[in-house]
Amino acid sequence: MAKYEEIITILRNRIKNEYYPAGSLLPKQTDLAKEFTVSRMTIQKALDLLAQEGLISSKKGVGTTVLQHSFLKKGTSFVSEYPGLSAEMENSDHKIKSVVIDFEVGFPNETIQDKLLLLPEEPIYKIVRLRMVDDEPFVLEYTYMPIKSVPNLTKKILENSIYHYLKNDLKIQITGAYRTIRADKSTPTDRKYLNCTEDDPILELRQIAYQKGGDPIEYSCTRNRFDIREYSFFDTKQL
Amino acid sequence: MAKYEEIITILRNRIKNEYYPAGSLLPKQTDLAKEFTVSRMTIQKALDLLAQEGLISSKKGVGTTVLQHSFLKKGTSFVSEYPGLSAEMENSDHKIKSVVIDFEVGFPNETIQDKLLLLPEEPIYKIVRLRMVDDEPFVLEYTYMPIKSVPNLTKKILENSIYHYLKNDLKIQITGAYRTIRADKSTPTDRKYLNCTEDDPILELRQIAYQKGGDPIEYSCTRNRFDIREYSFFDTKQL
DNA sequence: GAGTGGTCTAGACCACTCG
DNA sequence: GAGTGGTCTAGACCACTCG
Repeated sequence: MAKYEEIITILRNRIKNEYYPAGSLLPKQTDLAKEFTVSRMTIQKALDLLAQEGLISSKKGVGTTVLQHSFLKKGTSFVSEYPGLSAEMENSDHKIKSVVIDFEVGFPNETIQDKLLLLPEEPIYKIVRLRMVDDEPFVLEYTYMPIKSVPNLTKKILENSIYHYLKNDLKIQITGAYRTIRADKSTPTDRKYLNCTEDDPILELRQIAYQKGGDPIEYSCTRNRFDIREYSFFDTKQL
Repeated sequence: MAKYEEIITILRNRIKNEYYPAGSLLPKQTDLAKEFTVSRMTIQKALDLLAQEGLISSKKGVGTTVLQHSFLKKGTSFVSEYPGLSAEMENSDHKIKSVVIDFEVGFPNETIQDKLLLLPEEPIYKIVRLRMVDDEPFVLEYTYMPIKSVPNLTKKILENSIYHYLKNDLKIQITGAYRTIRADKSTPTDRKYLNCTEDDPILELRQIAYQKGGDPIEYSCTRNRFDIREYSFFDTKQL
């Protein structure tokens, strides 16, 4: 583990434990550098990343402030969501189950070729799963993955977590994803599996996930019941 | 402008112009450092930020690859959305108009106090606007801002862009925002202004925007017609 | 003017990947 | 073993903020 990563962990805990209370200034960079016996550059790398998480904000000539977020104070579920449902629920008491509705192999159509940068002859998995939380239908998930990147996929794996298989068995790291969120009317298929009515909207997330090195590894479409799912994130942009 | 910022601009252009084609390796860091006559650390800062944009990906022992994104190749509207509607549409031919439906001053209720970290006696603006694009209703926007942070707001400003006023006149920089996206059924108010039917869903974005230093400056709720709006972003997370 | 963070340098060592 | 990126250092100079 890199020094800056250890420092991040320590500072994050100090903020969460209010050892550095919200609204207060952190010690100045040179003092932090002394405390952790590292150079100032290393402190800055740690602070930069904490700022990206939305925990702190630095201002030239002033110092580094601990941000006071109502969403941190409250028990708001800060769903950063994307490692997949299993990771999200990992530390909770909820019971997750995946029902495999469809699991096929085939050639990609034009859309999939385009999203996953495949040739028409490069076969893919087509997976449809219904993810259940505490035996209640939660989301309907359509997943497309190139066979060349994800060998030996089994129904067993699909019933648990694809992400665990990618990470732990195939040693594939996912570095980012391009995501699109929209609202939609429900289709008959949605209503059948998600147990919703005709005038219930659907919250849809489409994503292309990329592995380290840049190859797309997954294109998926997640259809959520509108009343039990929302997406939250902290966005740092200079405007 | 910092050196690393200039380098980012140059490299980004080279990638977009396919001087560095998708899938190819960038020159190694030491070569880039020579070319721009900077230290390797400065090159790394530039590359880090380009990786955050989703343009490149570095791998130890290998090099830095230009990612091939289908969403970059296509004319997909990469709506990074948050500077507000005006900024988003700035370089397009569309005609933006804001109709001020309501513009009031009052004390914050508990929700707003909580989101904007205000006392019950600290007055706020309550603004409801209908944003039109090419004379078609587009989104219905509810905005709450503390008066102490945003003095002298006028109807005139609301008819144009709040963000421009914050940035150019008040010199307030927005450094980040906490966002939540969900789907909802339409309300009578939605239907009245957005011209949608009862079974049309609504795509809702709620956000708390923070200014430099960490004070919340805006809480807003944006109700979008489901058929003309979606939110897209590139998310870099190590999983 | 004193104090802060932002940027930058010129090196160093290491871990990883590949043939 | 050769080549790559990741981390880290110990300094330096500057811009900004505040009283």
